[in-house]
Amino acid sequence: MKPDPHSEEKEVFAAFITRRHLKRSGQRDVILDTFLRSDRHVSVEQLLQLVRKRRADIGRSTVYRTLKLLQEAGLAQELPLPGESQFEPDYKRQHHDHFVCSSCGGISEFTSPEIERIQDEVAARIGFVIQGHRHHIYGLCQRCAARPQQARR
Amino acid sequence: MKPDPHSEEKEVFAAFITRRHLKRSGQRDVILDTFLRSDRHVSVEQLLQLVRKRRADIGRSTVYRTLKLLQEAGLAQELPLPGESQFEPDYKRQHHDHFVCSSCGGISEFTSPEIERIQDEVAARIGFVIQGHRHHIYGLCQRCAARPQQARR
DNA sequence: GTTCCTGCAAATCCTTTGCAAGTTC
DNA sequence: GAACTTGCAAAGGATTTGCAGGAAC
Repeated sequence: MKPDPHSEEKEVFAAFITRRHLKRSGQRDVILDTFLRSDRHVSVEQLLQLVRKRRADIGRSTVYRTLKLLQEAGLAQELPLPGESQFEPDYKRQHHDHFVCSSCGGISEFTSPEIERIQDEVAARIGFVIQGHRHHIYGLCQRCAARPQQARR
Repeated sequence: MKPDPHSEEKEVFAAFITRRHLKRSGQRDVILDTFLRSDRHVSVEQLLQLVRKRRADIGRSTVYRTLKLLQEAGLAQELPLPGESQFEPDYKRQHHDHFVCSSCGGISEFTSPEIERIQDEVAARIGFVIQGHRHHIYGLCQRCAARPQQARR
């Protein structure tokens, strides 16, 4: 049997739980595992559906509450989008930016050490202490751009 | 008396109104003018308060509706933030990015032609058609970083 | 046994919408 | 006068919270 590719994140979460004098629970385990296995970007609703495939009795509030803990533990990052927020795993991930297709809603990522370098320089110049960043480029992905006349959402 | 520094935006809006067979109104004039004079970034609530100083009878819905029109006219851009969105004037503004202080909530901007260039390159490579972008860097502004022990919101 | 968690329902916050009355063209 | 706007109140959708029962320590 394969080693768990997310054991490191799980240890981080366990340590966080201990540090904060919180308690483990079956629900939190399932939510964290599902979140880590999910395809990079999920809304609360999507995550809830995925989680319920494994444990149908998990409530929506628990997903919200767990996601909040994961953010505090440094394991998840919120991407505020008009309408509903999305969340993505955030542990030891390298700097990356997002292309958001305004037609199909798809998100793809790209990385740029250069952009990161520039950010750091500018921040240093104005004495700003960077904690995180969100870079969203809106437009049409290749596929949607190819069929321009079709209705877009 | 000084010339209106925002006459160009106002003409753009007038043309938009005509093109769409909409109608002018005192409320829209006040909201647009207030928005353009505002300090770069306002939430709906802030804008509503500013607007009401000039005409106390303007309703919240009208601000929402007008802001939507301004976006369609290319005069305003929405910045989705956790909680409530902010809006900023967007007419002929050069590419810019935002530093958002997570302590005091202040936003400052910076521009980087280099970042813009990189974005364009990557987009071209994957066939993505850029329509807009939002770049937010979260952290502590110089002032807030200087008093680290104080409670942060 | 105490403290923390959970699901549910109710509450809240931000935003949109239906509608009758008022404006603009 | 027809078509568009407005403010209000109600409706919506996402997220949070109060609470009684259940689980973890």
